Amino acid sequence: MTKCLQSLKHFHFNEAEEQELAAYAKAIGHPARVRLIRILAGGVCLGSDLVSQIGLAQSTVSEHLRVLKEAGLVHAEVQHPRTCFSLRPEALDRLQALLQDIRSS
Amino acid sequence: MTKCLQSLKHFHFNEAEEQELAAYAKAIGHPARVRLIRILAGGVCLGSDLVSQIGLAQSTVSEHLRVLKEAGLVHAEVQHPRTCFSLRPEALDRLQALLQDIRSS
DNA sequence: TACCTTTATCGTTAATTTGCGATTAACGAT
DNA sequence: ATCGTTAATCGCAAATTAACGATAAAGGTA
Repeated sequence: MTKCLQSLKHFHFNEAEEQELAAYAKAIGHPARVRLIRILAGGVCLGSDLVSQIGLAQSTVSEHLRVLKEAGLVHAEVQHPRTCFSLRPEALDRLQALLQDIRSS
Repeated sequence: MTKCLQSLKHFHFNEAEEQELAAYAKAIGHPARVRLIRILAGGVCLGSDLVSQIGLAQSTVSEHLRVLKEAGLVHAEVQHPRTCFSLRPEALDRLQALLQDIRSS
């Protein structure tokens, strides 16, 4: 058991990246949103299909999708009256990289 | 734009794993907890050192540590009157594996 | 123009989270 | 037995999140 004396200054993992990682994690931190990501990992999907697979109210699913969009994890392309949702793999790449970095910072 | 018709049944990523991933992500989903993980990635640490590095009240830091412990991400070993906190790398391994799996489920 | 379908937004309620100061608990040392 | 130190817990207030039903918006179609 050694005391923790090291300053964090010389680590390259900075505060902005901490917040970035926290924001991604927060968005994923709900079972319904994990489920949505999982479904979208299988391919693009219309909102109505997501609603029927999730088993929550349409407004609730829409809100979860909004959170995922805001975090940059999901993309939405409207084609009235429908919207086509898809995963943004770059965001998951980035999340995985941040998660890897934090372990060796 | 294809419709989303596939059933989720034949994916090996099940509901328990969804909740497991969500729980890990939720625990990490706060900047202060990311910071704690980051500090602990540099080595074990006493609670008082964590408090002084975080810049939040002792009770607040203690609560964040409780969340991380409950999620299995952090381990605490009491040696009165101090407690020595450490990261549980297996938990991060598991999280990274779940994150990888969800993309190909 | 008047529908129809689909998604987003609003309004509300309940539950959870965050943060703090104050207190308690635990124990080693005096 | 008392004191000192450290971490956990309590009690509370404020903020945020989650969920829903109802409504609005946005276009296509009849």
